[in-house]
Amino acid sequence: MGEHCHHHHADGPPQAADVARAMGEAERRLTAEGERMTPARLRVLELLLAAGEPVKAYDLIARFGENGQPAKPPTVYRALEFLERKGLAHRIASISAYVACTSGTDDHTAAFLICDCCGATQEVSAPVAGDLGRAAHTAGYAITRTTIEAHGRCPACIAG
Amino acid sequence: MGEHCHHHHADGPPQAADVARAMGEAERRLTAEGERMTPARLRVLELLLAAGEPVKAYDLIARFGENGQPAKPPTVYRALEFLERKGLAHRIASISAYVACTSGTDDHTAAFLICDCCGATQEVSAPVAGDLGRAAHTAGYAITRTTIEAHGRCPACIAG
DNA sequence: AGCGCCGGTGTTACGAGATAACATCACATT
DNA sequence: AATGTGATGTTATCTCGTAACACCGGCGCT
Repeated sequence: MGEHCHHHHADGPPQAADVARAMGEAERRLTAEGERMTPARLRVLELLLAAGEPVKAYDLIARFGENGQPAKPPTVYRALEFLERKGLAHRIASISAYVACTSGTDDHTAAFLICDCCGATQEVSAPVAGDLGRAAHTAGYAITRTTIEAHGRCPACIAG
Repeated sequence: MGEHCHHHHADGPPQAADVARAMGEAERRLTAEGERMTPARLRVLELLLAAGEPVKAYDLIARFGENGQPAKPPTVYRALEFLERKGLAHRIASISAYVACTSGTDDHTAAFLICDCCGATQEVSAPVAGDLGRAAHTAGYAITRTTIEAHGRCPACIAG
C-alpha cells in the first residue's frame, strides 16, 4: 500500500445480499455442469466475494472457520484451484492474492488494474487479445493462459 | 515444465563472450549514470545472462559463490531489486523467477511469452500499450508498472 | 584531519506462500 | 457388497521473500 492516500477506496465491501445471490448463481451453474460445489469451495468463494478486493491466501485460511478457527492450507488452496479452474476466481500473481471473478464472460483472459495505494482492483476484460496475441502468433507461440496486471493509482487515490 | 516434449528449447545458453560483453556494457552505462555496479550486482547479472532463461531466486543463491558456497538470500534479493530498478532484469511473477532483460529499449513495459513445456521465454516489447493503456485511461487509472505474461508452448515444443 | 551521513553489505532470524504425501471418506457404478 | 473416483483431513516440509540490526567504506563538510 502507498504512503500518501488514505485507503478510502470507493467501492466498499459488497452487500450480503449480493454475495448470497452470486453464490447461489455459481452453485446452480456448476451443479448443472456436474461439478460439486462443496462447503469448502462455497466458503472460500463467499470470503472472496465478501471481501470485494484481492485477498491473501493466508487471510482466507485465517477467516475460514466459524469461530476464528483457521483452515489447514491445503483446504483453501484446493478450493482456490477449483474456483480458478471454473472461472469463479483469479490469482493475481504480482501480489500473490486471489479475487472473485467479476466479469460475467468466462473468457480466460482477465486483466487487472490494481491500485498500489488502496489495494482496490478492477477486472477489465480481455484488453490484450489484439496486441499480445499478435506478438505470440508472430513468434509461433500457442498461448493457453495469460497474466495481465497493471499497477498504479485508482481515481480516488489520485484525487485524494 | 510439461510432460510431452523434451526440454530441448532452441536457444541454448549464450556464449561466454556475449555474457562478458553485456556485463561490460551494463557496467559502463550504470557507472556513467552514477550508480554503483558492485561485485554482488555484477555476479547476479552474470548468472542471469549466462542462464539465458528464467532462473529461480534460490538457484541464484545456490550458484552465487565461487566454490559452491551459496549466498545469503538478502544478498541476491537486493541485487535483483537493483537490477530490476535499472532495467537490467525482470521478475516473472507467474513463475516466481527472474530473467535478464533482452530488450535494448528500457521501456518499462516488457511482456513475456513463456513455454510451459521447456521453460524457454521470449521477451517481447510493449505489446500492450494500446489495449491495456486504453482500458486504464477509461477507468481513470494512472499506470506505473505492468506484469504481462503469456503461457503456452513455444514453436519447438509444438513441433516436438 | 575529524565528523557525520548515506548507500551497500553481512548476518541472523523469521514470516509468508505453497505443496508433497498419505490416510480417509462420500458417493456413484457395477 | 465390491470397486473406483474425486474430495477432504492431516502432517510435514519446501520454497519464496523480508525485517531488523550491525558494520563498513566513501564522500562532503567544517
